[in-house]
Amino acid sequence: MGRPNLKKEVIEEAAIRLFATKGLARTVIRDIAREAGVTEGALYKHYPSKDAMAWTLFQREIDRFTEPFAELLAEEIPAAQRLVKAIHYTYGYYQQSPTRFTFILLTQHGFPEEDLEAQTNPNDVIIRFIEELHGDKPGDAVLMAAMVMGAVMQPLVMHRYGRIPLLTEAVVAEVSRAVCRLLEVDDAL
Amino acid sequence: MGRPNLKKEVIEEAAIRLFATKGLARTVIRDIAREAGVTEGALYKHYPSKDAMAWTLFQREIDRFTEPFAELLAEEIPAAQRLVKAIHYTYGYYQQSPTRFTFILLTQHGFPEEDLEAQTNPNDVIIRFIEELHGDKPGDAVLMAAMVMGAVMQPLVMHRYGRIPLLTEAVVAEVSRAVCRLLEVDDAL
DNA sequence: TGTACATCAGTGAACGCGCGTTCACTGATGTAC
DNA sequence: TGTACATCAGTGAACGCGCGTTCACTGATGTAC
Repeated sequence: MGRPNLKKEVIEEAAIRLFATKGLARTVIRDIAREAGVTEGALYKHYPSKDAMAWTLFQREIDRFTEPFAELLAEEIPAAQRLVKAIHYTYGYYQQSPTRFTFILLTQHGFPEEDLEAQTNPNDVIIRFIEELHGDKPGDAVLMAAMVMGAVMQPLVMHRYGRIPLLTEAVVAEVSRAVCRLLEVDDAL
Repeated sequence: MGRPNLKKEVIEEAAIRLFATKGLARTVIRDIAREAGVTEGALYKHYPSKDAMAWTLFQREIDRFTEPFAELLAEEIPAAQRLVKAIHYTYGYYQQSPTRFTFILLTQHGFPEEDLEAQTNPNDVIIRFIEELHGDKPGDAVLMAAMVMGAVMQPLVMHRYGRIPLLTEAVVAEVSRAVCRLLEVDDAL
């Protein structure tokens, strides 16, 4: 093998896939290497440690999701429409890249608390949106943002556990309507 | 030492405390033993393995929370009042036993997926409540239950991360009102 | 264009330690008589 | 009540393996002349 990083991406995809299915702690380097068709040492040509790799991938994946998400919520259209679009984007992202999304969802809880501290990107985006929406006292925006995040994410967790079999358009629409009620925004077309 | 299980409870408390702060995977037997003031072998007089202990404690703690929770949601008073009481109970439980509650919250994600399968007790209780409330098609009840769970739990997660500093009565009241809006129940006194 | 050298992604095997688990033991308490 | 024995929670030390990590190496590609 020569210079081009032939395997780096393969390793990363394998890692994300395994982290998403088995969780961070239960995934071992040997599994990742085998899944990527590579020896264990190869991993250390790209990352100094397992944790560093997981952390880097986590940041990358959360940014990849959050950037379009933030743009949607900043568009120059009525708030209700932005909200609905953002929810559709989220469920669409989950369905198109279930592994990537689940990786974010699960890995979040795998790091020691202090590393995450005020890190969760999409949360801040939602807080800003709600501050703009309500002009509330800031404390309330944080609280409402948490509720919205939970209300949107938990159905995806339940889908992973097989409790919610299909994420149809009707489901996404229902979630959208419910979140609009939660935030008291008028979702009339 | 003689027959009475002097240390069992001490070990269990130590385990729950550590699992709640460091997570299942990052807590090692030696930590638990040290925290409980006991040697590592002592643990195996009561449980066959670390995972078995964690699982047993998880079940116990989730039952301890869920039983009163289920009773509240089954009282013979208007649905809105039951819902508000259940939310107050939940936030009260979290504040009185933050360690126990956080243990449930975190440990949930620590087990291999197949063990949890359709296990999360309070979820079923909420589903039944919503089915009674709306008389909906069952699929919708599952979805709405997930949203309610997420909306109620996520603020507690954010509190743990320091994003929501105080869980005042005003906060609990706001969560209650928001969930009532979500479920379209009239929360007038 | 061809040759000599540098680079470095990936190999293959080993290392060593942190971890869950085991086990022969001790001695305080419970029980039978 | 006192004595002999059984029980078993907890000890202390060791074990062994699974895991993350290391390292001397190979050989394909890039580069300088």
